[in-house]
Amino acid sequence: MAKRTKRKTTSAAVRRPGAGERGSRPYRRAQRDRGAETRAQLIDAALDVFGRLGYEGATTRVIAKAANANLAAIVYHFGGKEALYLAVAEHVAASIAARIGPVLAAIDDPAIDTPEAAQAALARLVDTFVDVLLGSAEAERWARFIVREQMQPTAAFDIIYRFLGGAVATATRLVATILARPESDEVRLRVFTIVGQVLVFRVAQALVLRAMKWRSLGDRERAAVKALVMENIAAILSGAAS
Amino acid sequence: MAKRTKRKTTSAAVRRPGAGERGSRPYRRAQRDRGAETRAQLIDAALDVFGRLGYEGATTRVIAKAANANLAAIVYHFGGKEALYLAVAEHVAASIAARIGPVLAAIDDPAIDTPEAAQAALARLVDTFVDVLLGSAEAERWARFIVREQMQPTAAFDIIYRFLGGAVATATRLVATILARPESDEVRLRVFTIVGQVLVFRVAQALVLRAMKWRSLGDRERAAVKALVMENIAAILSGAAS
DNA sequence: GTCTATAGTCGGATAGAC
DNA sequence: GTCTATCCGACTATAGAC
Repeated sequence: MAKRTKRKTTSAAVRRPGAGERGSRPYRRAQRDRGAETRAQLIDAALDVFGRLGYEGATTRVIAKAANANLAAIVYHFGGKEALYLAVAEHVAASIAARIGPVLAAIDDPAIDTPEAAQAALARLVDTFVDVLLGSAEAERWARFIVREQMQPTAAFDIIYRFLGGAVATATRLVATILARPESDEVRLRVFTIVGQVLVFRVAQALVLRAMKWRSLGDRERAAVKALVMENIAAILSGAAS
Repeated sequence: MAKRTKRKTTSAAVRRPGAGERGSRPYRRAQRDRGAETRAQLIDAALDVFGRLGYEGATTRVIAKAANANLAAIVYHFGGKEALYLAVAEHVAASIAARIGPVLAAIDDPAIDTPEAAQAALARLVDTFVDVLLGSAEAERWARFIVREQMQPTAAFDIIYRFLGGAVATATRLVATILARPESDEVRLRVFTIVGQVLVFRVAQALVLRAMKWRSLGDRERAAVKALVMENIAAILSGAAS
């Protein structure tokens, strides 16, 4: 992954000292939290810059500047550019899990075993999915980062897959319950076609906005997308059930 | 767009001399076509490298090496890195148009005015779309380049939109005919949800392959995707018609 | 038309002061 | 924990031989 550097580095070794190593010297609160703040700002800035320019296109100088941090802070807190990239992947996975995780957990309830209950649960999941993927300002940056990883996977994809894979598995169980048939490749494929109907509005956004003459994907546009996708899903699943 | 260079350059000025300027000196055939060959190889290599690394991440050295050409040839043939990028966009648009254009042209036939005829035409279009997007080895590189432009549009997006916009317009006419209703935002949105069902297998390919335990998107997998998407479309459009 | 050599700039990483 | 100064490799673009 590292291309321009031939020198041996400590690479992924995160050298941030644990809290216990700080010694017994008293710190004022603002002072004590500065490290954590810098770390968070670096991850935030890195998500943006890596997402826009890719791993190689991004420069640690730009990231540091955007984070209002010093260039050397990246090495200090993460160990280097590559380790920062992986930390961003962890952050993205955790952020999305925080938003969708609760809904997924509620859906994994074994009490959801009838097609009707499953259908309602799927509606909630799609609703959340649309809001998270198309609604939040952060989602744009998450999506850029993830799509890059999908088309050109690196070690960071494993980190992201830990969450995405679980989400797909849960959705597959749900669709299988709705169709009253065992999980299968066909059911899994159907899940992907549902995901695709939402994803297209993120991934082909420039095309969509121009063709629809929309200025942005605001509340109204998102509601239209949501209604249509829900309608499509109902048609697909009732068609497939028969 | 150019970030690292402060100096004024001739930029997009394509300095390639026209055929007439070649003078009266006789050239052997192999000699005379070398320029065109180099140009084609540069575009081909640039499509790959730009797609993988993005505009800024890509380096003219890597492109020149991959094209088996000299570094200076990029400046000679295209005028610089940015002009090469735009030339790649032209090439991508032309390549896709060459594959899908004939089908689109056949569909623009005013004789297709009944829902039945339109349905058959849509089936042909989807079939072609799946084959081009998921089937060809080149499509992977086209998709990488286009998706990058979608999420971070540059001047190259205008070039690509000239084709994509037309394709969307044709598909919208077709779906409107199937539904026996005028073209509208709703119809256009429906077109995008159809596109998304195919696109997801390109854009989230890493996730799909891992979740399906597929090694690659070969003939068999593509046939499964095609069958499912066709089925979904039939369900969606018959559901929407009622 | 293609090549080598080179100028000028910017990249990631580090050392050491504070 | 943060900062400045610095190393040195790699980048784009150019000039000029062939």
